[in-house]
Amino acid sequence: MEKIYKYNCERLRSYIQENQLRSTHERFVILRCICERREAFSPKDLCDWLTNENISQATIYNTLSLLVKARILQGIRRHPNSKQIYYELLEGENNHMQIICAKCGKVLKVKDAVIRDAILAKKIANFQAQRFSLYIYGECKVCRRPKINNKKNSII
Amino acid sequence: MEKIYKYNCERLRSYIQENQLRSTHERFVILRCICERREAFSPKDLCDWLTNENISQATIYNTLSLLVKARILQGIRRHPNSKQIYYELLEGENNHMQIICAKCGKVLKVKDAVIRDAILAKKIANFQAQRFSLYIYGECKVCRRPKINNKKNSII
DNA sequence: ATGTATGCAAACCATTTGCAATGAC
DNA sequence: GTCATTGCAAATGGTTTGCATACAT
Repeated sequence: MEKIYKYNCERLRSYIQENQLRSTHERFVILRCICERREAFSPKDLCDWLTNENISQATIYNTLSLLVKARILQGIRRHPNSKQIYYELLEGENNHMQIICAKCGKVLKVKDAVIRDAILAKKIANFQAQRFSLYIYGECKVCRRPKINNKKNSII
Repeated sequence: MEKIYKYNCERLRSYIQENQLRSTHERFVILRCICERREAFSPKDLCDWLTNENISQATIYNTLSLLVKARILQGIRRHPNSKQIYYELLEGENNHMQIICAKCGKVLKVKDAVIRDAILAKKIANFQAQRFSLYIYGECKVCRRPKINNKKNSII
């Protein structure tokens, strides 16, 4: 979606200006690519997507952490034990809620106001909750049916 | 606590028996060490604790994943972006709820029946929730007070 | 006796770093 | 012109692997 790029482009521009950084070609090419795909991705995915653009992986990693600092991206893991980190666009609020099939690893982002409010309302030991990441594990529709020959069992 | 070791020792023994594995000295030394410390630890921490025992790190890593499979330990990360994984004893239910100070990185395990029930009650797209990990970020008591000279700002 | 588990060191692989060259300001 | 940013390649560091040896069964 063109809209998403424009929106985040503007945010990146502001962030760069506010922090006296530089508007490089690479940064905007990377941001555009992420917004066009609009799906969670690993740094390696991004490298693959950008092979034609001749952007070094050092720059890709640098830009990713820049985009996280600018609150445009958020780093997630599909499974806490996985060594692979993924990034996704932050849209709207910064809370992060996803359900993960413990069998096939499929990930689904979800929203739930009841859960969100229950969490953010919590005040423990003078701790002020600001945002959260919630990973719910279970079994998805497909994996619950034993009919189909579903051999995949890698959680990660 | 001696009790905790005994309890988990028994669980490990059962797991080993059920899966036709072997009761090695190393596995029980490692488990005992973990139960005695009874705190979240990285594999590196464990290696340090066990230096006198002459257990190779390959064995330590193997045993850790064995203990996770046996549902005695659980892997967690203090921050999704951190590359360092930590393990902690699973006590009681398998849900995992912790609050993390975004400033100093302090971690506090918490329990909250309201939140737990809200999450486990959720049924989305035929997905059956089984367990969850919840990371709540915010600011702890100490960090909220700007009086003390608190320079620590590494999130991870 | 069998084959799982261990110890050692090397391999792996995602990520980071050092440094010279580039280019945004 | 200055200095942040890039590209390249090497380094890092947590984790895994291959293989010979040890040992639980």
